[in-house]
Amino acid sequence: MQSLDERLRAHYQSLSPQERRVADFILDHYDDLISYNSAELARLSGASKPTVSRLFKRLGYSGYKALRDELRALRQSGVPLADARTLADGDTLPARHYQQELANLNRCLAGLDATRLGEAAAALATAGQVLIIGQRNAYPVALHLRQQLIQARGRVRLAPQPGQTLAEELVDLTPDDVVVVAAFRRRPRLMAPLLKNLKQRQVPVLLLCEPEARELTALARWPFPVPLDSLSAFDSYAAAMSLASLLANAVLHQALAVGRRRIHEITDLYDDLGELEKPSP
Amino acid sequence: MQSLDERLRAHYQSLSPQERRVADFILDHYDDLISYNSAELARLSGASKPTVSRLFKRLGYSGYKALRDELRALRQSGVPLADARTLADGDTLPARHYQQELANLNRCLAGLDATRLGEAAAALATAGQVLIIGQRNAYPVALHLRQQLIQARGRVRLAPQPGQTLAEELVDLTPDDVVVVAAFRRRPRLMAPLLKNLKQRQVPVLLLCEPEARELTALARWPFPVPLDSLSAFDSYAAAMSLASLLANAVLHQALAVGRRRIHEITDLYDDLGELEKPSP
DNA sequence: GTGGCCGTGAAACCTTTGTTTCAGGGAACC
DNA sequence: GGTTCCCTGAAACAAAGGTTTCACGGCCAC
Repeated sequence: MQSLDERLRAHYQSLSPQERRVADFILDHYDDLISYNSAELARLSGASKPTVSRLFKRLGYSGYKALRDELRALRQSGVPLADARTLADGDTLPARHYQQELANLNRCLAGLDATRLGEAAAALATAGQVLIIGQRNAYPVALHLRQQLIQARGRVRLAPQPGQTLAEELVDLTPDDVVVVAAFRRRPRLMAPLLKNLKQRQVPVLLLCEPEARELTALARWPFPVPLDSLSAFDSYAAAMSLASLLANAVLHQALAVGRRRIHEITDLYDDLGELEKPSP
Repeated sequence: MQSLDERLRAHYQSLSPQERRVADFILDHYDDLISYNSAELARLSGASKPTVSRLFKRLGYSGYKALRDELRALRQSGVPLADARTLADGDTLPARHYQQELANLNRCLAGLDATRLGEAAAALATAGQVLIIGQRNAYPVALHLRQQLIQARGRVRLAPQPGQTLAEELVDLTPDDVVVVAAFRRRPRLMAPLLKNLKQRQVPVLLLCEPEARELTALARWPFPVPLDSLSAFDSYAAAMSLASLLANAVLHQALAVGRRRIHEITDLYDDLGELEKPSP
């Protein structure tokens, strides 16, 4: 007696295109499957009711009801769906790594109150320009944040550009702008002077750095401590990326809330993202 | 607009005996409610279908369907998970974002068994050369992974380099090498052909992509599904970075375990990292 | 082109679910 | 006892859900 996902994987290769479509939908919504009936499944996956019916026959079920019964039995016999039990007990490398990441994320996001985040997001949304500074190991995070932010608002620059010195990039900053500084462990030494300079010129700074760097957090308008701890030599930037995503999404919604100006562009963005999500027809 | 349990409690006193029986059953099986339909509810609670129907009318629902919709919406927007206690009570943006990240991380790392990870890490450690491919939104992840891996072993290239086509970078690959492909949602279309080509030439591929991209996972030697789901338009690459860190650390330890050759370099690395950790005296 | 094969959904079909109607019956009050 | 009230489920009904049939169309082979 196999379970649904086993059967799906076993038969996946031999399924027809539409059946595969349904199978994909099921695998993508496995946890919620119990709440759908066959007709909804057809509607949501974009296939017809007959196709859904045939799929389950092909997988070896007598009918949709048999599947429901299986799912329910599975659910009641305590399958841990989306929580940590699957990993918590093990002492494998992935399990311990997972534990560490949970701790990092918690520390990063628990110390974060919504109003401070909102304030920073509002500033990012309304700033004249946004300059993101990230060097060495912070560079991928900075790059990523820029990729996201540039879609929520215009005029987001990344510094230093190759062939430019940082100083050149900073000259035209005003208190109406916002600078995002990503500076994690093993950062260049010029970070502290840089922050001091910006502070003196009253350019507001959003700072991402590890929580231990207290000499920097004092120098920024909105410091966001990001724990990087990992089990071994190499730090994990998961929490940093998580925060980047949170920020970008918050800015997007601020932009929606604040100005009507970019709404068209933003709805375009949504369409665009939706469209691109299924790249191959 | 109230939720079901609020309504139940508010009306409980004024319910008739049979209705109360149904209400009790609902409150006892609240989490599983979504999987029952109205007829089952009647059977299991020991009332008749009309009684169930009347109960929901009395609670202010237009019909059973309205209730289903409410339950489903509730389920999708933030199920309180097990270990979220520090944040779970709030319904702020950071709290919900945190919940989503937990789910992503769990899904990313729960499907990961230590042996498969070990195999991939061993291959990365012993490969003749490692080529990392990541474009667009995968580029920051690829860049980060390269920064980490290059410290655990030599000959880790990133492609495509500016001004180079991908084809040029691929010509000299052999089955002794390993290619890491990072290709997330909205990836370039050439990814599938690329993977096919590498497979045909028996170059082993470690693939990072979102779990929905089943057309790609079938083409890689070691597929690692990485969920990117976030609350809003922009994906979160936290799990991707987490996996990168895990991989890099695993490779480092493989390198330590496998060959004595690089041990000096690696202890140097450790010293180096330790030294740099406190940059200012 | 012709024939065969297969995937597909419209439509027809039974089945089950969900709601409404209605008659029985118990309790309370006159 | 009679009246009224309301709870209750059987039965009838309407409305979905689920399955089967069938014709269309694309595809490959010959």
